[in-house]
Amino acid sequence: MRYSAPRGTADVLPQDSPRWQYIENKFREICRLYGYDELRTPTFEDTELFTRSIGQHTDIVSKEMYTFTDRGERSLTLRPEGTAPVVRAYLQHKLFAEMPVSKVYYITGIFRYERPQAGRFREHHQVGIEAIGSQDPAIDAEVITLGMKYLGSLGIEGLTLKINSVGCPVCRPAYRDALKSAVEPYVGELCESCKIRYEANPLRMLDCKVAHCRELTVNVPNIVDHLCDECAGHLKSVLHYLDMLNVPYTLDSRLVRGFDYYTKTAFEVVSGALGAQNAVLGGGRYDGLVLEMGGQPTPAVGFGSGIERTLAIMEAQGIEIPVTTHPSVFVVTLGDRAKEAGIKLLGDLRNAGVAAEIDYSGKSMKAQMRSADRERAQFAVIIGDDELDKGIVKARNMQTKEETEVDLADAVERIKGML
RNA sequence: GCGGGUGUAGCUCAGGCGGUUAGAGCGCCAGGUUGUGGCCCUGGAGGCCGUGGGUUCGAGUCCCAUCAUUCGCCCCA
Repeated sequence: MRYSAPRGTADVLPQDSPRWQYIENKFREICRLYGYDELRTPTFEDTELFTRSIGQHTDIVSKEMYTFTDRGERSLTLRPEGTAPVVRAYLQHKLFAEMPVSKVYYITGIFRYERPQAGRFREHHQVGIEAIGSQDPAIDAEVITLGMKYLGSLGIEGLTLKINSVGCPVCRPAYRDALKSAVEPYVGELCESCKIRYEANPLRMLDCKVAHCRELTVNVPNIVDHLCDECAGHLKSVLHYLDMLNVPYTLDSRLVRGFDYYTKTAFEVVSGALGAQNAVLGGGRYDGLVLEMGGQPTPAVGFGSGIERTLAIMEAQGIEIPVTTHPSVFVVTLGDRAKEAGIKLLGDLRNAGVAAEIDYSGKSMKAQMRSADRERAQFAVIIGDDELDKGIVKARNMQTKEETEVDLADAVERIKGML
């Protein structure tokens, strides 16, 4: 064991990849249903794309990006989040000219230089969607609903959808000031992190997990009461649509998200089945981002959801996935002549669309049968000298133990008929 | 970037105060009729005891470092 995968990364082994495929397939299915098409962007982008969009003073930009210089002296960065590349592609290819609203999804790796712990890695994978071009609160509801339906389709239970509005450039500054004034008398009692937040990003004090900080801020002004008319109306409509679509939620006025570009709707889906990192899906509206990145003012909303965390919940809840990787037929041969015939039959079966396997390690018949059993083949097709002389093969049903002799000449059709 | 736990077989883990050839279960391989799987029985392979230093007559066991992993903080999915 000389080499191992880099810290915070993991292999998805053959025994686990069906789970990943299951999740990805469910997600694609839901996206198709809701009219979202896949958009694939490069694994790395110009560094500036992320520093401008995510915000210079966020944790991601200040200490978590995988940034490198290529041989042409360009500064590039491995994608640390999914939204900025989508917006870049949207602008670069002028997708706004094709349809009033661009609805896209992605399934991709995300890279952040973090200290690994439960549910947190240096490379993780997200499924996500972005709807760019509409300010209609109904599309916020659509995005959220799609996310909940997706997680629900996996059989996950016990999820809580938390939703809030973080305001907009019109009302947020005033709220920020009101918040700071209210907290001012107690600044000295706040935890060290919150003292920094008080100056740098006051809203983040609201979701501090330190009990004393929560007590100090319990009677602080509520952001929902300080929204401008537009933001308040937007939030109200989003909640209305969610009610209408039967999507349960919890209004959480302390929910704040880390990226600078969020406006109005912010939401997060948390699960009690996870550890400290309990958010499995998170997103919101980012009406200022397209403009910030050089486009026309364009409203947008989206979410990202971690595949590893989703898998962790499914495992914690004992959710099984349908297994489809079993071969239909395991070809068992005895002797050199039979091996010839077996390889030929194996090829014919596969050409006819029948999943078929054979042993390549020269095992005894008993061991070949064991392999057939272990791989859960429906039939073991046995070929030996006796059968060859009679021009037949034996098809053994592994469950009923019933053995049927079939002519070698039309074996493929006969076996197909038995499956 | 900061704090705590843990590194022994493919996997899950035992290995009282340092003491000879490091164990178990599961898994794997092979036998139990020279042509038949699951259950059972028997046998076998497989370990630089994470790595590097140190203490000691002697280290899987004690000390230091390092790497990995794990649980937290920060932040996020």
